[in-house]
Amino acid sequence: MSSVSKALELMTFFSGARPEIGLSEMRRLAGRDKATTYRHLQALQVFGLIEQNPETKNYRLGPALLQLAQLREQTVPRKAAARTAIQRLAEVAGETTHVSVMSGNTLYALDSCESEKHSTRAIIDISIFPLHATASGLCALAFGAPDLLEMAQADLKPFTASTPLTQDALAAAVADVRRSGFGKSFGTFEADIHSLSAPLFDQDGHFAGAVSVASVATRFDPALERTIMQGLVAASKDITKNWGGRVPQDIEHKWEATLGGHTEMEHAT
Amino acid sequence: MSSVSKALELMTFFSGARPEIGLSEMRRLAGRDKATTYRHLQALQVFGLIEQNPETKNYRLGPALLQLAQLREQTVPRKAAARTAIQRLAEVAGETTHVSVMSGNTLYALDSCESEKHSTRAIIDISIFPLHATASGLCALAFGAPDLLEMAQADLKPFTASTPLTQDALAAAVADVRRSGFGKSFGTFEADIHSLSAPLFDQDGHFAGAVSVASVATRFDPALERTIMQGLVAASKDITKNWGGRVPQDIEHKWEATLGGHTEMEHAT
DNA sequence: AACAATCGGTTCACATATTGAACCGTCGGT
DNA sequence: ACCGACGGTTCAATATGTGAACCGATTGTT
Repeated sequence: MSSVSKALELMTFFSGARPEIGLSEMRRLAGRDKATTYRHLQALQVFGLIEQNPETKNYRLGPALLQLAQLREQTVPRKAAARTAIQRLAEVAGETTHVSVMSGNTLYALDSCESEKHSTRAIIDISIFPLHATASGLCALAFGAPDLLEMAQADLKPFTASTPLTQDALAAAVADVRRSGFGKSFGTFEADIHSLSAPLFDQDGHFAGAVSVASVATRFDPALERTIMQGLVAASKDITKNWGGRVPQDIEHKWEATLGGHTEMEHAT
Repeated sequence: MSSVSKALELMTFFSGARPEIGLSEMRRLAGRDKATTYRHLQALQVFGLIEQNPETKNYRLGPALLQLAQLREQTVPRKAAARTAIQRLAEVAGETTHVSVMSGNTLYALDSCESEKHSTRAIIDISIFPLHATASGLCALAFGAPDLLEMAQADLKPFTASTPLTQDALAAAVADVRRSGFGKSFGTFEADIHSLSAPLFDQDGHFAGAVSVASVATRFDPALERTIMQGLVAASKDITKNWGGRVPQDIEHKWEATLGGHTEMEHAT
C-alpha cells in the first residue's frame, strides 16, 4: 500500500456520525503508527483537505473540498442533472431516494432526497455502496463490468441476517436483477429497509450508476412496490438522458415485462 | 516534500480553464517523472478523488469530492451561513462578491456571487487568494496571525504592474488596511478589477476570513466605494455573527471612522 | 506504407523518503 | 503528586518511492 493511499484513507474515517477525529483516535482507526498518522494528517492539512479545530485540536474535513467539489460539479454536472429527478421520485414514492455513480470499481453515493410524507423514513448515510448488499449495488453487479461480480463474491461482508453470504446466494440475486431490470434489497443492508433500484447508463449503453428508493419495511406492500418501480423507470430514463446516455433496448423491455407491459410511463421534460 | 504532498499537488492543477488533464500534461505541470505521476494519479483515483474520462483517458476531479464536501459543509456549515449575506451584498453593490476562509496559512475561496446588474462583471476563478495581491489577502495580513506578513513578504509574486513587489510597499498597504478596516486592491491582482474587502472573525475575535467585492475598474468611483464599504460592514457583521464569531470593538470603530461615523448600518436578521 | 512523434502505461535496479519505537511537554482527573 | 492519555517530535533502519528505459497503440507526415 502506497503512503499516498494510507494518507488518503484517513479522510474516509470522517462521517456524519464522526465528523471530528483526534490524532490518537485516527491512529487507532487506521491501525498505524502515531508519527506516520501525524505526518499524513499534516500533508492533508497543507492542502486544506482537512483542518484542525483550533479549540479541540481534533481534525475535520477542510475548506478545499468545497472548492474541488464545485469544480467537479462544473466539469461533470451529474449531481445537478439528477436532483430534480430524485426529488420527483421521492414525492411520488413518499420515500427516501438516492442516486449513485460508478467510478472504477466503486459505487459512490451522489445525492439523496428524503420525502416529507411520513415521519419515519430511511436516511442515507453511506458514501460507498457495498455491491452485494444494496439494491443499487446489485444493479452494478447485474449490468456493470463482469469482473465486479467476482470481486464482490470474494468479499461478502455481512450487514444483517439477510445479507447474501454465499457466492450462490449472490449469483441468484444478481440473476433476478438481470431478469427483472430492478435491483432489490429486502433488508440485506439495513434490517428494516426495503430498497428498489434501477440502473443508469452512459452513451455507450454501459452501466453508469443507479437510482434507488429506500422504503421503511413496515410500509412496503405490492402496491407501493409497483408505484416505486414505475417511478424508477421514469427517473432512470430521465437521468440517463440528462447525463447524455441512453437506456439499452433490452433493459426497457425487461422493465415493461416486469410491470406487465401496459403502463403509461411517459415522463415530463 | 512528502510523496503524499506530491500526489495531492496534482489535484491543484485542475481549474475551470483546465478541467481535464492527461498523464503527459500532468507530468509536465508537476515537473515530475511520468511513472511517479502515474502512480500518484492511480492512488487518487482509487479513492474517487479523481477519475478518468473513459473516452479521452484524461483525468478529472472525481465523485468522492462531492461526498466529502457535503460532509464538510455538514460539519462546518460556513458556506450556507455566508451565502445570503454575499447575495445581498452583490445586489446592493451591483458587483461580484465573494467570501474566503482562513485555514492554516492559506486563504481559501469559499463561495462567490455575481450581480445581474451589469453585463460586464468580475469572475472569481481562483481557489487560493494570494495574500499580498488581493483585498481579502491584505485583510488576512492586517488582522491575521503576525507571521503571515513575513511569509507573504518572502514571496511577492507579481500579477499586474500594480502588484506590490517590495516589502515596504506591502507593509504600507497593510498599514492602510489596519487603519481603515478595509482591504483594498486596485488592480493588484487583475489589472482592471478594483476590490474592497472586510475581515471576518471567530469567537475569540481572531481573523477567520474575509468578505469582498470585486468591481470593474471603469465603473469604480467614490460613490460606489462608499456604497460597497457600507455593504461590506453589514455583510461582515452578519457573516461573523452567523459563524458564531464576534467583530472586535476596535474594528467597528475603524469602520465608523473611515465612513465618517454617521452612517446607518443596521442590518436585517 | 513506412516514419517519427506522442500518447498512456509498465518494468526494475537504485537510493531516497517513509517508518515506528521511544521520547517530550501538557493537560485533566484522582 | 501521581497517573494516564493527549498532541507532537526525534532518529536509526529499511521499506518505499523513484526515473531511465521500454512497450504497444495512435496520429499526422512524407
